[in-house]
Amino acid sequence: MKLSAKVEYGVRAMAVLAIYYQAGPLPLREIAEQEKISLKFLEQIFPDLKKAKLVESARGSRGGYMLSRSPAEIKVGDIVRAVEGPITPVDCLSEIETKACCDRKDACLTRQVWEKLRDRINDVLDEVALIELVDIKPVYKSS
Amino acid sequence: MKLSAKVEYGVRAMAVLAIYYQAGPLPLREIAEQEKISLKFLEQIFPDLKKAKLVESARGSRGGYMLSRSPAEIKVGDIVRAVEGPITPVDCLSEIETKACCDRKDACLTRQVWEKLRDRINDVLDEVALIELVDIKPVYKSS
DNA sequence: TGATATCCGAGTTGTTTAGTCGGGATTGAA
DNA sequence: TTCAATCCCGACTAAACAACTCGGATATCA
Repeated sequence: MKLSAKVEYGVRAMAVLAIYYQAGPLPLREIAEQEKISLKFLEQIFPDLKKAKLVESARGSRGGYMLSRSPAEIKVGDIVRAVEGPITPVDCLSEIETKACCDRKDACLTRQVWEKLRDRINDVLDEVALIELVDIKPVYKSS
Repeated sequence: MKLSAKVEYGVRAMAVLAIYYQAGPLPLREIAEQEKISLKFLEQIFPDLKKAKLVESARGSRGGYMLSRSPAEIKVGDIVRAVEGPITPVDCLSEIETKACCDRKDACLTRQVWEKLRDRINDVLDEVALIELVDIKPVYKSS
């Protein structure tokens, strides 16, 4: 029942981006230094965040990443699912819903617990927005 | 965010034991056949359940395992924690509470989310008792 | 043109998982 | 007393996964 380092770093990186919200693109090198995370590892995480439309990127010099929505609108759950894929406590739940995963004729007795667990995990992760992780006021562009 | 196969099998095995509650010791071979789980793998799981005092064992011929409490008193959370250890979504939470896990001076901003997550996972797993997984009535000893 | 970025895919190293295997100790029954 | 069933114990292993690392291609701005 563990989250990966990718998720942990992803959330921390997004928290940094939240602080610099609306201050233009922030390069990963900056985040890597601040959070003591390998730059190359961050480079591996951010394509997932971009695919999920949580961040936008600017290439080339003076490029970087920025949040595509306000930190109040991005939930921790969004980040977790973007980086790790959908929450599935047991493999059984990742299959097509209608299909019986267990080949026993009766419905899997334990399945209901794992479904409930999955839903509750998603709930609690969706309760917390990025802005709540950064108690200090965001830094806006000076101009 | 996955549970191990050990946990999944552990819960299923305990559900079988719940059905045969108070019907004397049930050998693992029986559970293995019913649930299509490797006997040797089950033998690896049950010492954990015993250590957590969820089951009692009877050795030798006609031996086996039985629940040490009623299926209403055993929660899924008990089984999960017995087999997998305490729930820790990130390693940070497994350290001694008082010690600052991150070496940054300010408290880890994301920690609060993971604590909340951990607590909620424990909550939901402790809401479901073993008896709720076996909708059919338990089989009591005939005598 | 050159420095700085994102982007892309492959390689590496260590850990964990999901078992298997072989045998020892204990007990109930024939 | 012997036998078979059972729990018990520790080591082993193959495959998957995690957490990076590495080398470079591509885009952009000054």
